[in-house]
Amino acid sequence: MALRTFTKPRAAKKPPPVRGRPRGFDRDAALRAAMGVFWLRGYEATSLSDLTRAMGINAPSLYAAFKCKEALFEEALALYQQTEGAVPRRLLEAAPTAKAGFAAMLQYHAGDYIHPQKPPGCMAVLAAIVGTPENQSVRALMTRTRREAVNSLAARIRRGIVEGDVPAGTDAVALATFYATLLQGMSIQARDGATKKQLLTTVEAAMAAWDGMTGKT
Amino acid sequence: MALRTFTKPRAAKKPPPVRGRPRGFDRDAALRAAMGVFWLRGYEATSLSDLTRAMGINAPSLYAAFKCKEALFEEALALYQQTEGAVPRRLLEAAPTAKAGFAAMLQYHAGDYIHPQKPPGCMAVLAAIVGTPENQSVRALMTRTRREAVNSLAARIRRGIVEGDVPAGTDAVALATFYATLLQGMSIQARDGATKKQLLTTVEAAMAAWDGMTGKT
DNA sequence: CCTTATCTGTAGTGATCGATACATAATTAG
DNA sequence: CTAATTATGTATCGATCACTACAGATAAGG
Repeated sequence: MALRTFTKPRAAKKPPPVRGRPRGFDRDAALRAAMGVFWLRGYEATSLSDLTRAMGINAPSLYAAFKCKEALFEEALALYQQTEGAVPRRLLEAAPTAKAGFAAMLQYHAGDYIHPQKPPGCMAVLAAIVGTPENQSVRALMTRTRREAVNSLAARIRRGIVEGDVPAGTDAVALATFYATLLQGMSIQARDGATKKQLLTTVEAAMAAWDGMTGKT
Repeated sequence: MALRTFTKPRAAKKPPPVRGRPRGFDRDAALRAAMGVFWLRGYEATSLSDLTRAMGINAPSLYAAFKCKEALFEEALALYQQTEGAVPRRLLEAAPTAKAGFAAMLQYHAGDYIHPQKPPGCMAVLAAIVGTPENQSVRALMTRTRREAVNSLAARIRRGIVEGDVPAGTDAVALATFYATLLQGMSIQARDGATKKQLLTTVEAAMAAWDGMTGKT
């Protein structure tokens, strides 16, 4: 995954309020640190102690700057989409054909999901799949995010139909769902210790299904 | 998933120890209840209160019968494999060809993952993907379980090679990993509210890759 | 200066976590 | 019967959970 629909270039950094004691830490850096912990451990397993330790601040500063744990997670997920999703999004869009775009995007994820400097797999897939009823809203946010990712993939296929590199009559949503499903499985494979070679082989198998699924009703 | 390698027919029910006060509840029924909660909420998000409530017993009875939360989960996962895995295992093995076996098994999961009377998706995939360092052993157990599932799938492909319905030179592990990855993604799709029709379409797409991947090095 | 406003560190809040101490109940062995 | 053994219900255990009350610190406005 890690493919989102963000178009707004994130409104220019507004000047901090003039009154009162200035914040003593870098909010963006703290958010990046929080993102890393949520990505690694997931939402529920990440405690406030984990967050404050990683962000280098105390609990009251966290709550003053980010409202609560769930709001912090929402911001962290948005940051994840903007940063980690940028490259695969560009690969998908910039390729001359939809098929080439999917292949490039999938191959990138195969390497990125096991990047030695990052938690394995996709945060938007792994951070909150199951959990307590109290945190159902977080899982709903994740589901919405994944649905938007499928929509982005489907839009690229429809573009391919318009541009003529994908046969008319192709079920764009079905094909997009297939590849999204595979990417979600690859995130679990990454957590299970899969190698880049193994993930690339799985991508190759998935791309072998492209021609068989295009042109169908 | 839900495909395991269990061969031992589970040693015959040994008579309970003769000494002491007899257990006041059905251990198997309690284990089934625990399995349901773990399946729905995952390991970490299931509290002892959730378990004792679902099992109809108090905490000391749970600990006397199952040792601790993690040991209970291990038993629940084993029960899951034996019960929920039985049908897809039979479908995979009984089919005349490996390809037909995979298709039947995948189609069964497409329906079973969204069975209205069960938690969506596969317990062995969803119950413990991320979490705290303290529970790393539980995630390791899940990883081992998923690896065994891949091995079962690969064994069926190798049998197909021996029996002549799969081209020699097929990379059985690579092909098995591809379909296991897809099944893992389907579990997440099931949690996201996918319909049986959508899952079957994804299965159809995956089966379109079979001929393209068989016979390759 | 004084007032107002915001941030920060200390030190908690009540709730819940997994797991148990302990007394009592219920059974068999002798 | 008594002794031994195991199970059960009550009532916790210390640790941690997400979160906050409060006072002092640090800024701008006047």
